[in-house]
Amino acid sequence: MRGLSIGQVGKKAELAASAIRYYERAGLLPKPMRVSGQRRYDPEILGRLEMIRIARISGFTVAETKTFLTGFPAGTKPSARWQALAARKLVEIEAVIQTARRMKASLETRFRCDCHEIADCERAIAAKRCR
Amino acid sequence: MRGLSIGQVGKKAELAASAIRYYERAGLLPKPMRVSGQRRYDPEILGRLEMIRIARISGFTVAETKTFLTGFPAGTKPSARWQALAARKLVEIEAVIQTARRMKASLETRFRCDCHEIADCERAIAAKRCR
DNA sequence: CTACAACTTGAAGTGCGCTTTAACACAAGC
DNA sequence: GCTTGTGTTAAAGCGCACTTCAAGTTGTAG
Repeated sequence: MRGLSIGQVGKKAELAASAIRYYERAGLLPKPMRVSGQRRYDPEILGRLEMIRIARISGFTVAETKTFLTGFPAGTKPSARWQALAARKLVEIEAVIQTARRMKASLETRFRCDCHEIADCERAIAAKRCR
Repeated sequence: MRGLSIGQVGKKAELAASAIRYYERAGLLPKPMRVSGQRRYDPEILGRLEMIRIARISGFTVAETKTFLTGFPAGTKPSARWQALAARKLVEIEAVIQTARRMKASLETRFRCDCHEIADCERAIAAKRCR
């Protein structure tokens, strides 16, 4: 068989065929050739899928990943694309970390009161005596 | 007017009326009394809503918050409820932090290559020369 | 030839935490 | 009495990243 079927690509890339079709629809993948209606991929597709995987585990959405792959003027180096998008994403990720840290601190310190019932806490909180 | 309307509670608690109704449907709030069909709240509801807010900003889902409020045997102290749920939630939050840190590291280190085009990276990645 | 696996499509489903909409009832102010 | 604001409900919508479904086609092994 000339070229890889979607199932074969899925196995090699550890992706569901449905996810590959989804990426194609989302504009992350070039339209592959077809043999009697079925997609046939050049092995190079695996490099593209790996780039997508890297973008995704780096926190980029599918839309942002599309921007990385196809949203810059031709000739813009991958490193420059990445840098541009990563700078903004870093801010978001830092915020996520901050939020998670606040959650952690809250989980560790709240409701160390001696209230016997939820209703007691409700009253105490209103009076700012619980936390 | 005897008791607070949903709008008045919303303002004090900085919550949309729709969110209060949603919490009620989700079982986080007791059914309030009604005056000609409309909800009338005892001011104590504000304590309950504050507890909910604390649970939510601590990372608990609405369902978990319901468990905290109503899912333990009567007589289980709030502190014990919190401790039980927080222990599990902490594991999740730590995982979130780890994931975010990995994203951050990835954002800062990937695609520092000299490839001129995405297609170059695709090939280089397949050969494990980009990262 | 037959069976079965793997492929195709568009549409709908999933989970979460609300918000929005539609269509209606009621209350307060003038 | 009328307008305006606030309340009521059930049901649907949103954003995200896929997955699942239904109904049909094609490829391959025996």
